[in-house]
Amino acid sequence: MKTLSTSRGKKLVFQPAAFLAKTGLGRTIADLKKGQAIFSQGDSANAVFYIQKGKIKLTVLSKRGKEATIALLGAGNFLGEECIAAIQPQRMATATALTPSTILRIERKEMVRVLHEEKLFSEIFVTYLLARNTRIQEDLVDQLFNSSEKRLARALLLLAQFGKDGAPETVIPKIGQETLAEMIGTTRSRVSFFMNRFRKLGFIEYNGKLKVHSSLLNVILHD
Amino acid sequence: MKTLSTSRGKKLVFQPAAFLAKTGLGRTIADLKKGQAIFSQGDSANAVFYIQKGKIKLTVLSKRGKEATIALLGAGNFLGEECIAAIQPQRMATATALTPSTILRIERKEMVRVLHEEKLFSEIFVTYLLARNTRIQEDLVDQLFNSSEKRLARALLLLAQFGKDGAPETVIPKIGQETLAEMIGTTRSRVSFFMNRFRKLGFIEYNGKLKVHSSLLNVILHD
DNA sequence: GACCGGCTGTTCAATATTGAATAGTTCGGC
DNA sequence: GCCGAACTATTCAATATTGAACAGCCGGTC
Repeated sequence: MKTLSTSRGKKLVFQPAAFLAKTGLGRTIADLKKGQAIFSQGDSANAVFYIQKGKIKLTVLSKRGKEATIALLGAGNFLGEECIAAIQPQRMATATALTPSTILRIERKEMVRVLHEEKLFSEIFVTYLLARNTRIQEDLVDQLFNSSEKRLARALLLLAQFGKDGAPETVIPKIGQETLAEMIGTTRSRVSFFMNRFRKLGFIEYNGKLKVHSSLLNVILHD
Repeated sequence: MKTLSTSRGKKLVFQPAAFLAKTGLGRTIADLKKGQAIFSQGDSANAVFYIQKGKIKLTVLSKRGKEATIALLGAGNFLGEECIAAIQPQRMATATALTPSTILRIERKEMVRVLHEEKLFSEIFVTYLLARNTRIQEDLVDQLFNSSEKRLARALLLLAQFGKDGAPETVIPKIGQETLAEMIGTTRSRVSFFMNRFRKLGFIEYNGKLKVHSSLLNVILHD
């Protein structure tokens, strides 16, 4: 049961090992409605979460009321893991369910205990952290290098893969321009502008639902 | 010897545990001159490094020849740790010594072994990864929210702390405008412009060497 | 069907940012 | 002291981005 596959070196998925699948001392399972909050920025933090089903959005609020979306996390990801090491743990972001979701709540002490006692779990967790690290770093590099047009293209392409493995042209569940803007660090009007541009160029389809073609890659690759 | 202090919840420093301080099977110590490369983006990766002394710069090269600096790492940090988990490990960034440095090279296999067999080390490493994660995430949020003026101010303030603990007004060793520009994702001319602005406002001193006053905080906090 | 709320398309002036060019400065070696 | 290399200051037109406003569109509900 130590299945630990890394598709394209990025997205990490594994069958939750036995110790994570079961509820018990210090672990409970919760079902979330769409839009429901798991924790909010500033809350004191004493539990880690593991996403079993659904998609979770992580957002940060700036001093001036702006919102930024730092990550969309799907099944197989952890959530709020920073509290494991911190002395006086505070949530640095707000976690909200984007779709109906099932999460496993693991109390901090329990998490520490399992990390100590279960070698396999510890190994998996380190692997997870490394993958997460790389992903955030890629996002940072993207911000440092690319214009908002390219960042939007990249975000859409990543969303299209989100949860899938094979299909190169995927329908994206439902994501507002506002959220997209928060993800790539720009304004909604800019997102609207580029979305229409992409549509006119035939890179995406975009009536009720959103469909991303692989030709959108051109935006990123060109020049 | 499990000292593991977290100053201000951000910077992580610990006395390298015994297993890291010694060279031996799969571990060697190297001394680096200023400017010397440790590895380059694209190299195949089969070792992790641990910085014992000095400062290391991590940079990424974009397709269009731009360079971005993702991190400055000091003593107590790891380097190139992504290769531990990856299937076909490639260095994603270039690591260069910014000052004369001493690093410990740990072969990947050895790193995996130690992580398996030494609970304490594994614990320390997880803590390290979590701290690193938070820091990168903060950098990302900074990019998403702030103008280049604020990003520069933040970068300078962080540099001023870099390695220190108490002193609120510190002299910064030596850092070119080019590097600063690469760190915050803007152009050198912009950095020059803001540096002079900060100087005129009395937030920094800036003749031969660079001195950051705590009043620079105003730039970040205001509005 | 009328109303509403939430999303989207579009416009526009005010700013911010780029990128390249030019000139000045500092520093170390010779 | 002279030279060159590397860094810094400054300018400027061309672009990109913001922020706010306004109108249209859709889906649901009463």
